[in-house]
Amino acid sequence: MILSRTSQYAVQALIYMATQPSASPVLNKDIAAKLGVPAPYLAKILQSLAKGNLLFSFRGRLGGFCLREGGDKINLMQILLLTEGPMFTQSCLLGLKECSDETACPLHSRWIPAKKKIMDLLEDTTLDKLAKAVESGKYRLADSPGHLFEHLRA
Amino acid sequence: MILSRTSQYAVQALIYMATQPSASPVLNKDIAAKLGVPAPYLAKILQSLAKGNLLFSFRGRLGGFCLREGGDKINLMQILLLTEGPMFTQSCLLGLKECSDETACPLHSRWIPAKKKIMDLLEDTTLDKLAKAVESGKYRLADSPGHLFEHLRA
DNA sequence: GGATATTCGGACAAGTTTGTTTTATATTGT
DNA sequence: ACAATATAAAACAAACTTGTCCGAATATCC
Repeated sequence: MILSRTSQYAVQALIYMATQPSASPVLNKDIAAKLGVPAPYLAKILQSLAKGNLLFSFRGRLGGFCLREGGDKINLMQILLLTEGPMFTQSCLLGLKECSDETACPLHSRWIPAKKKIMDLLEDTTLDKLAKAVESGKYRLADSPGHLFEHLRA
Repeated sequence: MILSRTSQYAVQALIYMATQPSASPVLNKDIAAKLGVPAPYLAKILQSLAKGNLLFSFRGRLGGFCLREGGDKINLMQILLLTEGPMFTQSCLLGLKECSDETACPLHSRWIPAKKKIMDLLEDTTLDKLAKAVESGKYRLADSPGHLFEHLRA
């Protein structure tokens, strides 16, 4: 698995938030329901994103979470550096602690180009681009589509 | 992290085996010492690779593990399918169970090319190529170089 | 056959990730 | 002030990964 569940939830949640009007805070409860993920666990993830300065959080009535910057300013790499940790970018495929151009594992020279492609993708992909894709209706954020349309129940 | 520790140990061990003469079985104990990994844990991994038909195993005196085929016939994908499980090739970055070309997550179209690059790399990289790289002396399999030269102690 | 060396297999233990529960704290509306 | 609603934080629990240990089976050598 490339990403931890924590990272997957974080990205899903932030994409969903980018599709919502930015004026009013989004409730953790609502995000969890839409994505079909455990609400208390998601809350912890959002709290850590708030500590990492990616989100604002407001307590009390009318509280909730807001993107700290516009969805065009936040890319996937920023999110994953928080959820996967700062070692995320400097990992060796074989797990060696020291694997640079000078002293490398035998996979190093083959792995570097593939890794660069992934890093470029993560840097280039902003929340706005992903939110637009979801809003187009062609793509979806969660597995059971039922959750995504519950807001039409009224 | 891209690969589990189990996968990393498995790849390291098989590369090491490919550098050894294929006539006599290689001891789990020796591999673990060379790589600096816990021997009983490595033994379980090697046993599962034997069940997956990648290795032969022999018990008793003069026992040990052998590559079932030549190092030029075994690529990294075959190993990882055993250690990471068959879902390894069909994973969605966001963790959706259903994420194909028809019904996809918003990252799908961007992720597919990067993933293909990784998959091609894993299919193309055989144990022989990696073993030659290690034998050239320019690359290394384990973190503390001390372990790699213990066989010169006599 | 007996001693020795090795994998096999399962049970066990520690650590990490994932998920739950509970309590505290802050904010708003009445 | 009080009730309602939300995040904050910490303790707890379950599941998975990683690592350890030990007895049994198997093969070789003497």
